[in-house]
Amino acid sequence: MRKFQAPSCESCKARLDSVFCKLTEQELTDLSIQKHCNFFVKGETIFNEGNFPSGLYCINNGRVKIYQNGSDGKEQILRLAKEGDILGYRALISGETYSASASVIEDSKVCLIPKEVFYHLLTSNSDITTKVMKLLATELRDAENKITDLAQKPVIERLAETLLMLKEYYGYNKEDTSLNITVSREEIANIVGTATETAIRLLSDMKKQGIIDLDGKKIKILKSDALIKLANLYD
Amino acid sequence: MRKFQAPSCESCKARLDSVFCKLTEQELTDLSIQKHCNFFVKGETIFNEGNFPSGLYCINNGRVKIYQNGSDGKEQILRLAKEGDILGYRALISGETYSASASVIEDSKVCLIPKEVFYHLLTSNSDITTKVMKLLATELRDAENKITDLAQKPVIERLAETLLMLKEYYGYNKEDTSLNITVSREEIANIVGTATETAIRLLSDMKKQGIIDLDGKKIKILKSDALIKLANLYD
DNA sequence: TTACTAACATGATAAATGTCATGTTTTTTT
DNA sequence: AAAAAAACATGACATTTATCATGTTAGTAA
Repeated sequence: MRKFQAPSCESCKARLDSVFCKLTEQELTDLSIQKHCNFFVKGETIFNEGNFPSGLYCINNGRVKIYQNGSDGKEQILRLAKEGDILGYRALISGETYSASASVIEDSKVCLIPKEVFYHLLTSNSDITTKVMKLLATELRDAENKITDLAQKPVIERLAETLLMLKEYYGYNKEDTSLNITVSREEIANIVGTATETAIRLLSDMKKQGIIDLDGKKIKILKSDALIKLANLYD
Repeated sequence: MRKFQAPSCESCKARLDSVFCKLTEQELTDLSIQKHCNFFVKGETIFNEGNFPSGLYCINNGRVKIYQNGSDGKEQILRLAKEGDILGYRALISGETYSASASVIEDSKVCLIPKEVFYHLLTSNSDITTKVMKLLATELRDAENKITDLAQKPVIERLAETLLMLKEYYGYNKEDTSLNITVSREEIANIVGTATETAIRLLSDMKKQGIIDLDGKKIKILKSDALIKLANLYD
């Protein structure tokens, strides 16, 4: 176990826009006592597909990828997460094993709320129940949209959409318009659902066209409007 | 409006394995009074992507496809439904418009439960809440598995998987092993996520190999084991 | 029945994308 | 710093899949 400052739920900044934003004082102190916090170095795994969940993960800070390993071992990234997001609740609710794995793409502090505590909150606090249901509903919508995209859109459109998503979700540097997240080309390919080489090639093309700039892992969005056009959104 | 026998919830056979299987007598009679039932002829639409939901649809009998229209107008079938299934609850829960459309692929009786009635049930009956949450969780898992399939598996594997799913979900005739559902080749393609011609071609191939038999719309599964192998499941 | 339309089928071809090979650059480890 | 490993890049090519064209069959309406 690494040394680090374990955060308390009471002072957790991430909590304010999480499903736990409306807990009572009592619920909050209970939660703070019962949760455990762990530090994960970039690349480490939080949980693995196929295992039974021991609790609910809650990201205090950092960034996480949620992915499946396809039948040929290739990783498919299903979605990304950041501070305030909860992980593993789908498996807890359906009473199944995890249907996906989660790894940290940046050093992160992630708390584990024992499953009994989560189940108890679900029955005792209707606001949590509502928020979790809405979360499931939103993720289902997103997943279904992604299905249609994957089935119908060419790689370049999905890549453009992915870049816009990264900009939107993790933010960007206002000065040089570079994305506020570093992901490898392989990871970009695994979000888009294509071969790494294809992703690299299309990114290079975009750079040649002046739509983006690439400097190592740093990706600058030069022309958002061109990306939106490429992504073929809104039609 | 067509003439037909409007079913009552009390006598609804589909209810027994639906989310409404554990209602109290009172809840059941209330529901029966407040719901409306409509008859849909094959091809008719129950609701459309982008519209605000007026209530929860509940299939008394028949079969339904849930799909999105991609940016080029091509239909992507997200999932199928049958008697006892509920539709449109995702939009009701997230408070958004429908993210998909639903049309009937066989003459069907579908009831509409006004949204207030559904919302009231959700707050008053915790069993319903739990069941709806589990439903969302299961559909999310299925959708995410489909994402990985679409991103990584070739068309033939997805087609084999689709045939097995149709057999499993809608059943088959024990005598001649023909699927208990008729879907057009185009619809199969729209489930698989491929061009209609590609689906037709691969089905013809499977027929030549003696894995299935095709007689117009009738599809017979001759070798399930060969399909399972083709689908590349379990590895 | 005939005419018409939609669905099915198949060939020819093009386009998109994946795979393999190889070299370079960057990052990490020793 | 040197060595090793991982990530990035790009060409050549193979494969998969879509598209277009055209014909047949089956189902539906006149």
